[in-house]
Amino acid sequence: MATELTAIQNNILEYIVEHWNNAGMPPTLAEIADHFGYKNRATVQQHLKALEKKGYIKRNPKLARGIELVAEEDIMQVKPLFGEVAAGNPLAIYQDAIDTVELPNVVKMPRNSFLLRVKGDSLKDAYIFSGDIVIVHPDILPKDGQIVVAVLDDSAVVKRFFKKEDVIELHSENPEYEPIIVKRNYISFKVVGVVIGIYRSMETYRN
Amino acid sequence: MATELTAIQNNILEYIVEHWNNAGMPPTLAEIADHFGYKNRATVQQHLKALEKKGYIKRNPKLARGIELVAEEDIMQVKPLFGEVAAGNPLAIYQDAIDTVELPNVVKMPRNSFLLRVKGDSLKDAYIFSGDIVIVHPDILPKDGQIVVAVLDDSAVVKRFFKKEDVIELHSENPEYEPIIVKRNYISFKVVGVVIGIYRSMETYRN
DNA sequence: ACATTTACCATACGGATGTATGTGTATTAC
DNA sequence: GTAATACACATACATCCGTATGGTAAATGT
Repeated sequence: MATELTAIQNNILEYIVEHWNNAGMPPTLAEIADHFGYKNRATVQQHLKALEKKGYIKRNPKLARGIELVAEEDIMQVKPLFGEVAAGNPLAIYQDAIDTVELPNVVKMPRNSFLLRVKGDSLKDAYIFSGDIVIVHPDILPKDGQIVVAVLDDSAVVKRFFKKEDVIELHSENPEYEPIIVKRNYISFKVVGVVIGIYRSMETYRN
Repeated sequence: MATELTAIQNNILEYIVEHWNNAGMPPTLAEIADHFGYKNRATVQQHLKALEKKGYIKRNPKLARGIELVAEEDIMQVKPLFGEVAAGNPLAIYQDAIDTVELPNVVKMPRNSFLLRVKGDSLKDAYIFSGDIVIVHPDILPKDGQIVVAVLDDSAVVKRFFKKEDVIELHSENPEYEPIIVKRNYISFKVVGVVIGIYRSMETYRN
């Protein structure tokens, strides 16, 4: 049943997954044809028939956007990972993705949110461990006590956020680390986003 | 901008979210009309117009299934919670949902997967804590060492799975608890599913 | 009284969408 | 050689889908 796919069929399957992750819904035949430069939907239809025959997708006849994903693609979605952060020794957040993470499709990301991998144990008392993926939502004003990702002098930290009268304090959960205190409106400081959740995959053993 | 919704508008909005979570795509006007018994799509269209005017949805004109969710519904999805499990003292899994969980939309659930809330500290050495939500995927054959949810004599446990020659062993991570050993093909035993991930919300403080 | 809002229906139009059928070409298998 | 497969295009059709317009009824506000 697990017949091999041709290069084109593979590309189309990937596009379906990509479209589904980005737009939140499967593409139409016309959208697929557009993306690959086909002048005709019937061409796409043949490839979809092949994909269905080989068991990679299911189709709801007559229904708009009636493509359903089967197997792995239905379980995991690949999301870009934009960097690593630690609460003790700041690490970098990159403009481009440095890696990808397979998220179970139970996790739909809010628009504009992104992923960072935690390194180190400075947040272990907040039950966040090395290797965990944190989901960061920008465009949210942090409230006191929330865990935020902030950039300070070009390096990134994950800390608990507290706003005082004249300063902003970033606390580690781990008592080994001293709080970071920043003057308000300090130029090289910016809160990147609020950590709205963590995710940990169970696929492999943990060390 | 945050105008209040009428009861009907609220129902329709809820249905859109529900359909989007279940089918992986927004509903069409016809599907909404069907669900509420409307004989006409134009009725639905008026309600959608109202929802758009009040800022709860956005619409992609002329596009099939072009409804986009805004605000909270775009960030959080409500998923049913089917019970609670502990590794030490087994708890019940119910047929019906006992509660709901707001998951960030980063988490798309695999079809058929469901959520359970962990109670107790028997998995604390696996870095799973009381209150965490585990994502359980049925229809997967568990491999040695994976964390599974199993039903034994009508009560549910979360343990590490090991298949031996004649028996199946379920280990706790916490040394305080003895492993459970079950004969193969024991009638009242069944592996419900494999834990493919955990999720923890950062919305509130943790105690 | 009058206007406004909410709620539902009927009809109709144009374009989108999935599907079926046929034509043609290149590549591979035997 | 010939059959089978993969690949792309053209045409055509029924239905789906979003949209526009108009009508009816009830509730509410002024």
